[in-house]
Amino acid sequence: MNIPAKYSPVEVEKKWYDYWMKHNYFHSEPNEKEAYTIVIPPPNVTGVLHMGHMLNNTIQDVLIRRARLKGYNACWVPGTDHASIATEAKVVAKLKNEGIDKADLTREEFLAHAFDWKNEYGGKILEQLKKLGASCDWDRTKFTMDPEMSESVIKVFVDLYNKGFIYRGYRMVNWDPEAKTTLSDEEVIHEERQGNLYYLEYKIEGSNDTLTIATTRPETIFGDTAICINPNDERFAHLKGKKAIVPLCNRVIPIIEDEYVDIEFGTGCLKVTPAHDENDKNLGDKHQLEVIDIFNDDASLNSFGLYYEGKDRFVARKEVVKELESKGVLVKTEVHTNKVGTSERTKAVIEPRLSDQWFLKMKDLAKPAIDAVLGENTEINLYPKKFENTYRYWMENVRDWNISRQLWWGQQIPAYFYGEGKEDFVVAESREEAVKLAQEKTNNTSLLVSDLRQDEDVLDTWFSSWLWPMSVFDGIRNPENEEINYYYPTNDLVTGPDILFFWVARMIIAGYEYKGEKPFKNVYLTGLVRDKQRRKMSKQLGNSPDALKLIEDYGADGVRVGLLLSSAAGNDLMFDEDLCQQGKGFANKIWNAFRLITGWEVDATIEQPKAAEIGLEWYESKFQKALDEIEDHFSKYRLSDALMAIYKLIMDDFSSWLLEIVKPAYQQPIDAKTYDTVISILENNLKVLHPFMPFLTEEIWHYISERSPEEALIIAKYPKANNVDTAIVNDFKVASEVISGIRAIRKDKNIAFKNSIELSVLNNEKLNSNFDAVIEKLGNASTINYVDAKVEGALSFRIKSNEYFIPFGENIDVAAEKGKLEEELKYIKGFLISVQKKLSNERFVNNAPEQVIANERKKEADALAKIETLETSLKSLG
RNA sequence: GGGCGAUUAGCUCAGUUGGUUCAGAGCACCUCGUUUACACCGAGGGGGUCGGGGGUUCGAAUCCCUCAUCGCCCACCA
Repeated sequence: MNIPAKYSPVEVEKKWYDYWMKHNYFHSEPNEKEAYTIVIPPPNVTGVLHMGHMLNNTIQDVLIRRARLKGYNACWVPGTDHASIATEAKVVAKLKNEGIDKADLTREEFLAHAFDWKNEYGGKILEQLKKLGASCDWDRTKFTMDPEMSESVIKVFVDLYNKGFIYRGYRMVNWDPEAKTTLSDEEVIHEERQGNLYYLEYKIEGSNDTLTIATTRPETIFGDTAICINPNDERFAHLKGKKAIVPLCNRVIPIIEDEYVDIEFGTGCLKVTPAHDENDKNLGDKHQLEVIDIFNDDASLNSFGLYYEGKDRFVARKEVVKELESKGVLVKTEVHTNKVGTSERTKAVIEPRLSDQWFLKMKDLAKPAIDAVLGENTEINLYPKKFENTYRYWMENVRDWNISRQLWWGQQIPAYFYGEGKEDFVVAESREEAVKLAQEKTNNTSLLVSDLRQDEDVLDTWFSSWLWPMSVFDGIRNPENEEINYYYPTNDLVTGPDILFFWVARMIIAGYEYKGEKPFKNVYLTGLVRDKQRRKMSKQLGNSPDALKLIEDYGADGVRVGLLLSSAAGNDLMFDEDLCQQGKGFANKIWNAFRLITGWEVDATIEQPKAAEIGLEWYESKFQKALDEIEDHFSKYRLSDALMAIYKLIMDDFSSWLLEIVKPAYQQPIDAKTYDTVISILENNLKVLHPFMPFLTEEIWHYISERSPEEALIIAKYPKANNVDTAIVNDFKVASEVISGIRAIRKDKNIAFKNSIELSVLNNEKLNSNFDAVIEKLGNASTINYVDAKVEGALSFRIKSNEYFIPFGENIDVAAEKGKLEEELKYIKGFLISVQKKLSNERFVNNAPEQVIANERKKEADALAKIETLETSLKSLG
């Protein structure tokens, strides 16, 4: 067999991904095995792979591959999200580039363009995931606007409406003037911005009095319909019952009284603009004020803005301020920072706006979802746990969800109007159904389908993705079908904490409402990927590496390892390409270890050397110990710790120790028993490593021997857990320290490895000699003598109370040797003092548990013994 | 404004109920080394009064208080 000297990921990775696809290993069908399911957080259909996706999907792939090896029927469902606002914005921009204005298109024409776009560019990201090694069941790929997925969404809307959870309301909502749609509260990001507080002087009708009010939004004076003062405020007592005149538009408005006004803030008096502020709206309702909306849907002023009509709100603000100033209305301006709501998608400043929208009542629906995560019998675990607090706060204060969006890309709301009245509509899954309902409702059998006008709006994207874990298995339309019953609830959900409310919480709500059960057992919340300077990765900064380029440079395995090595759950990941380099180096290391082994010539007639025999025995235990640790880390979703445990197992225990122990002398053959055992050990290593480095491991797996498709590593059996022989692990630890001691002396005294040494042991600890053969081999010791007394004129080192001697009389620098011993003696004496101090403290002896005291006494005894050996050694040096 | 979390070696982070895995890991760093698997290497080594201050305790990285800095979430004060 010809094995390349260097591991080259590019061809290897393509080869094995194709192989896995060809043999359908990723595909899952319900069977008698236990299911292990993950649904992907569907990326935007027009998205491209970025570092966040890489991290996220690597974690999912590790989990799913591990489950597959452990014998579960592993199913990872991929798909994409239609992402209505983001995608519609992209399509609108693209059309604009081609000289087409969305406003000139019919809904059908626009959707045709959008689907063209989706078919051309959509799902690119899924192809990129394949490069990463993602073992998704591609046959199950879903898109949130697939006909059956949309059908599920509509069905749920109708159902929730019929149950009374969905209502239509004229409310103050968040208006995104750029996307020209409303947003849910969760889609609004509050940002601190520096602005001004403008003090404006209003005249009082029929008097020379004036009134100064403070506002951050002077352009909204056109919408003022009252001035509000606090009834307890003496300063304004004389104004009660009077009217004020709005500057510029000269509208006469009442002065109302309400304790809502904070006497301390600003001037203690407030202008009321019910159309453009939630609080003002409440005041307006309370005092029956007129509502004047002064904006168009792009947040330019309408005719109420007089000669500012058509100007953008921010432009108008500047100009209004200028005019007010010139007219002496502006008394003063103060710098003022306040929180401004911005659109999560478009970054536009949100305009509070009154309009008819659809809402979902959340309070009752949320109840089971609160208990599931925080109740006594926790059904869903969040990792890390700290997010439970955040979850609790949001859920307990959840507000009604605005689910309608003024867009075309998405599921159109199945509400059908038959008249002009606000209540003249019915909600139904189809037009035909709607007609029937409308006829019943109106008692008018002559009503026709053509008389119905469907609501123009679509549903919030999250109103479709909250069904994802069910709808991908058709669990909404056919709630008792075989697939949903088999795969649901899913096992793990891997996503970012930024969509904890948008998505995770709502999936839990939907799960309990429609399946009566949790949608997943564990939620792994990853951190954000940042750069070395802790900055978020973003397109604008240009600090985000090209994901595909990284895979090309370091191999998918290298990148996966790099990403996982330093990413504890929930912690942000400070990404550095050096990490990928480490991953690539690790791959190379394994490759070379394999090359070493495979290069050995096997001779069935030789006997197994002692060193190899005990070495292999030790490794088996060490491997088991590592297996336990890895299991424990996985159970706590500490993937980077699990990977690190494997890294150290292979790097240190396997490569540095075991292979050096069993390695035959140069150009000598190896015995068959050792060889076979090493191969089986290597295979177990590969199995444990496979979830993290699928390509490299599969490659080596097939180099080791010819394997049929049924024997591929991806579907192999995970190593069984056995008992750990702690004694042998501890014995080896001492042996390795002895070897290190020898190496240290060799280095210090410039004794080349090829020159063998003689080792003498003063075995005060009564250690067994099981590992002597190993010490001889790795220390290149010709013999190991057990002696009863100190060896004169020798270099020495100590492990516990054992003393080891390397006689090299003529080469010894006595003075230096003495210095070293004295140093060691000084340290151990200091240590002894601290221990004895503790033991002479009565309160310690009386209060500490026996075990602790016994330990301290042992420490004391060990130290005394060691001091004695050191002192005699010093004497012997003269 | 309210809440949550963090602060341990140059960097990224472990450290379960206070006491033998208690001061750790990986990387980086330093020294030496081409002993034929691997320089994408090997062997050896240095490095932290656990953010500051106070308290509880025989004993504190770990529990309590306080201050400082950073991060995140939530919130309608013009």
